[in-house]
Amino acid sequence: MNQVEQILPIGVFMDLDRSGPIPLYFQIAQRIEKAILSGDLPAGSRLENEVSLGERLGLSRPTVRRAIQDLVDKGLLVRRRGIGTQVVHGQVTRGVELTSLYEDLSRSGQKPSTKILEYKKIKADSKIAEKLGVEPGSEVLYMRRLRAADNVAVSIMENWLPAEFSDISESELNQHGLYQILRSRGVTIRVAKQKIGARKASQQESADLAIEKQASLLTMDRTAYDNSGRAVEFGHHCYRPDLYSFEVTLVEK
Amino acid sequence: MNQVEQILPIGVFMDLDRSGPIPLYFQIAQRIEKAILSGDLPAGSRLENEVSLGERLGLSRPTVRRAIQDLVDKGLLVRRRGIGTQVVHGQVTRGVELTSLYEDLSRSGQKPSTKILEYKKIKADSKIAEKLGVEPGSEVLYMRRLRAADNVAVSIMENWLPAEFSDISESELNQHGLYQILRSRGVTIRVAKQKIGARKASQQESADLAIEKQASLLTMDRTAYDNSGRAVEFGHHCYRPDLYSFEVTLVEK
DNA sequence: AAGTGGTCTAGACCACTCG
DNA sequence: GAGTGGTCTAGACCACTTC
Repeated sequence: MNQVEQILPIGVFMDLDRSGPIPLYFQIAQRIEKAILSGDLPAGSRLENEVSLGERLGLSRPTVRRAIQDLVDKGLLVRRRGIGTQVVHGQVTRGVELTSLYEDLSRSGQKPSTKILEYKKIKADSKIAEKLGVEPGSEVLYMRRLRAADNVAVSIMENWLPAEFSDISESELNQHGLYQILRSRGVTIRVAKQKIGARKASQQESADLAIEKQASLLTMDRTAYDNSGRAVEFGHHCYRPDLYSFEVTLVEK
Repeated sequence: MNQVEQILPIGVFMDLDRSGPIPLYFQIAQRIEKAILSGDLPAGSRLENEVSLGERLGLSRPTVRRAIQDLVDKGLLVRRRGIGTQVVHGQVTRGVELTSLYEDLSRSGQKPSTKILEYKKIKADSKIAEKLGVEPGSEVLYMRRLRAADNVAVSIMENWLPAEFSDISESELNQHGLYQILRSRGVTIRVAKQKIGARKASQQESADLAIEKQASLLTMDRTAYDNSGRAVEFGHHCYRPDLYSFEVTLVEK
């Protein structure tokens, strides 16, 4: 089998919308990604070079290049100078994105539900104040929630939010994920820093999650920032490791 | 305090090397990153706009823009159309990069050592064959190693490599990290897909790591691909969660 | 209206890999 | 030498935010 056979995608690029709000490079990237996922561009196959692809589509090279680069950054393509661009081997997996557990579960076809265990306004201790970038002792919203998928408890989530969000109500939290609520208020999470670890469950946690005592837990600490760079949320979450794990794709830059 | 005071970096950009092999956008990004880390550009401060920065430096806008974009992708800066570019709040943490545990430990000032527990050539079962993209039943190199930092066991690492690497010797593995060895052979890891989870330690693992029975372990499965998109390595690693954790920075694109 | 980042063009030269 | 991606230029127009 020719492992580097040259594949020339055809009129996969029909009907590009040059006037709409969707950037051209994004449309190109979408089509190529689709071709990879559908198997039209099999693993290891070579992609047409940037220049000729641009000419065929009537686009400038930087535009085509950006589309390809985005797919490289996603881990779908690999480029080598002097050689060309190839589809990476191995099945394509969606990596961790900036979504909450609630959305992860919804997307995978499970029915998420939330039970609020605690909900109160507290004074930030020094650790929380530092994470949120507020003054120690200032008021923050604290919540502790139990997240279930199809009525099986998956995660215990503790979250702290700056005072400006203290009007988020318990009833809202019962119906929607935290990130959904924030987004509906016009807050866009742009950057999140996560630390993933493991430890044994405490007695309380074992009871909440209905698992055996001393069970292993997958833990995540996360600080999320909005598009002005301000901390919006700090969370400490514990997951049942048999029901949840993190997938990450790393790309050398 | 003016949270969005406009900061104009000065001659931080002296002595740009326009003829050397280091790209200009990279040099610019380096200087700005340094200014952030050193506190010259404090959290929340605004960066000079792209156009005027380019003019002052005698660089085109796309070049300056790329430098800034790289820092946005790293989670150091945040941009808003019509507003400007700001330094993200919160202390800057280095995220997970494409390095091995060996390098992680070295960099943090610890002295890594490796003990080879098993080392043999085996026939790939269907799972390993799929991960490595080879035929089931074909020969692969298998190793099981214990990694210690300052003589304390941190991790048990199982790795499988395609036959072309079966000449990697035990003595090499005793002296260097796996990624170091691969790099010295001209293999560049370009993409890696990781799955991070947790579980209880087996009796054997408890003994190897010298931890209590039933302790929690942080686990990672990883498939790494080189710059031609071929799978180079599959690994299943277990870490002592009190000694190691993963840090990830996510950026909305 | 002024200022910002987001997109796009149409070229140029270079470094690297291969036959 | 031919083909590839990597870098860089010098503009252009647009969308969005703030005043």
